[in-house]
Amino acid sequence: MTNTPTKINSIKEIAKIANCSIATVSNTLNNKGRISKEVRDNILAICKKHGYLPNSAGRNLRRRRNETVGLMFYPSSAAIFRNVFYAEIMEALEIEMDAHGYDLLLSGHNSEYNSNQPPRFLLQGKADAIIMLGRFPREHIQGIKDFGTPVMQLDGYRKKIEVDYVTTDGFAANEQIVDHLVRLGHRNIIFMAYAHEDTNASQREKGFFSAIEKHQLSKKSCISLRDFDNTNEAYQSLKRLLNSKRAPTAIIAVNDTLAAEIQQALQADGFSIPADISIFGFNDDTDSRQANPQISTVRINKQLLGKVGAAMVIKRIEKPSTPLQSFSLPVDLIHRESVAKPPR
Amino acid sequence: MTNTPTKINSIKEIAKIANCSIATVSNTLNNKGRISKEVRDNILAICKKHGYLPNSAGRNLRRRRNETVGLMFYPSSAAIFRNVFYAEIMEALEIEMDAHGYDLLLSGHNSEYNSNQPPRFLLQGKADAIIMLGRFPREHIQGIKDFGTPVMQLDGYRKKIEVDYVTTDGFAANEQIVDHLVRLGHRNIIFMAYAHEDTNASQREKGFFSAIEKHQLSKKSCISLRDFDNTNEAYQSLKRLLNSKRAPTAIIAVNDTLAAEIQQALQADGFSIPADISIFGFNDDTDSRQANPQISTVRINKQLLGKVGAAMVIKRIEKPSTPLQSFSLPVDLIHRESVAKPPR
DNA sequence: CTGAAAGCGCTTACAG
DNA sequence: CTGAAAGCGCTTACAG
Repeated sequence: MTNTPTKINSIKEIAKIANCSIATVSNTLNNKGRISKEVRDNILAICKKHGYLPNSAGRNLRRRRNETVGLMFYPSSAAIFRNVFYAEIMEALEIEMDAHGYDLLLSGHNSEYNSNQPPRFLLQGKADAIIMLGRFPREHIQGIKDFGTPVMQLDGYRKKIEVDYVTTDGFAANEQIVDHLVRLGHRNIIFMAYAHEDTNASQREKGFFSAIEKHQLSKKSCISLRDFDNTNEAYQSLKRLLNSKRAPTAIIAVNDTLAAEIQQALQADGFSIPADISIFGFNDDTDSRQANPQISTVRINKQLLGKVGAAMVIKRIEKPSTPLQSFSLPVDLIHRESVAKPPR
Repeated sequence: MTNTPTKINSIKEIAKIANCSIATVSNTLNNKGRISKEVRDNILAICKKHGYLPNSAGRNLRRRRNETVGLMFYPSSAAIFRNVFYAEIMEALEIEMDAHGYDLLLSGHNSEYNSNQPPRFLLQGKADAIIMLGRFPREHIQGIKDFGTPVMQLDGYRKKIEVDYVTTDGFAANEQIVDHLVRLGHRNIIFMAYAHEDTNASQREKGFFSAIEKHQLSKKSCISLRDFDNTNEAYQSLKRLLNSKRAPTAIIAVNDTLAAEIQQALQADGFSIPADISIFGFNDDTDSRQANPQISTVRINKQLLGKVGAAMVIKRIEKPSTPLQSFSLPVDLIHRESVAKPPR
């Protein structure tokens, strides 16, 4: 390896070596003021040689900014990472933030017990903003927002809370799924989602109905089934429908887990997928890939989600007057074996 | 909710309200010097009322400490969190660090490409120490250590690199497993682990041999099978052994994943578990619980791992002269249906 | 028991 | 183009 030069940890030492003032070093490093090329190149070379980067505590104190953003999970990091989906978003976010010189602080804040209390590090002024990853109870979001720190919701959204957010376009996704199913000949299509409040699900429901209307399908046959809280109830509800005259030939599930469970239950009951019924999932999780047959689903661009989220929160920090920001990422349909023409 | 009092963000404002000097406020908050109870109570009440906590940039600059520790993953956070095991350790760690006023900074450092370069935030002096979670190539550990920042390995260990670490006691675990199997009557017991370098596996192997010796079992029958890099090779190797005179009646696998895969392969070949062969796993992962029959395994106390890790790294930060620290956590055997007496 | 002052490492008007 | 000086919010000897 190369001989590591002495470690330098203050601008003063650099100034001494470069034989100039600390102001000139600072200006050079921050691309400010007019510095002669000669002096500038010399300073840069010295900093590089010694691996010098301005001390963050000094710089932050003066600039009243931390280049650090808090990352919160709900209800806990372990719970959210059971879904690798979120770990991947976190990683994309982290890479993007790092590229802009920002770091991510984990929130050890246990949201379960202190719902609307900001985490300690916020009170200490350690973070310039908070990113809330996934779905949170609204009072938690409101609590942080009320504290005065910029808040961004990543892959989550709640009406009437004015914070920046980026989600995926579930509305368009469901429209496209219906379009696809109609093209295959389906006329009795249903959407299935858990009953509990969930803005993502609501958006997708709206997209579903919008497409149903566009294709002038019967609103009696094409319904949104949301009278259940768990898979068991979901299947009971579905079964009632299957025994009626308006039996669906295609199901759009709110996520891959539900899709996979419904598929299994149907198969156990003697239905053949996709010959009897087509099934669509959402998320491109392992659930849809491991199912047999593999389930068609919707892929979310996690890298892009992280990138856009990072850009949004940095913008908010560096230009606080920016009007409320929000973005809905386009998604991709993944076609697999769980979808076919309806039975004749 | 209560009327939130005006937000205060400097010790000066507190001093003004309390009608004393900032030195007195600081001393009170830090439990230093002699302050009259009266003044002290007043200051504390004011701070509490306004939710005041000393600004971390100011305090850190002065104390030359950050109350922040970097957390690194290898090869990436997404990769490591596929094993929920690590998310749980991270959470336990986070809670414990927070309880001591420390925060965790995610390392966006992509270890894959800059093996021995410290992450940017270290150069900026943002972190007081680095925790490396899981297994890392030794040059990565050495690279960070050489930079001069305290390093701790959590659930990992490499010989000849002098850093603090906490691991689980795989040696004792394997001793106990062998004890248990011998008690059931097994005499032909083998240990199976992947060939690649892995200190955890080596420790467990040593525990295995130690117990074999203690029980005076044949070293020809009780061997460590490590001539494979994947499950397929593992099973080929095992099969050769099963066809020999020294066929094992019990297998101790290096982890639950391998145990589950071996069990499936054996069953596919007509073996009955545990009637023909007993199997032990390690980690208490979902793999062992979802297997049929459920596989006996070893549970690691993740909360304790996080707690001990936090204590160690904080000690190192606050008292750098502390001699090298290391600790091996005791583990618990989880008995399930994959283990029984050997066939007669 | 309390406070005035120095200084941690920076950035930023400002003067020259 | 360059530098001297102020000040960000703290803590810590030190004086009284």
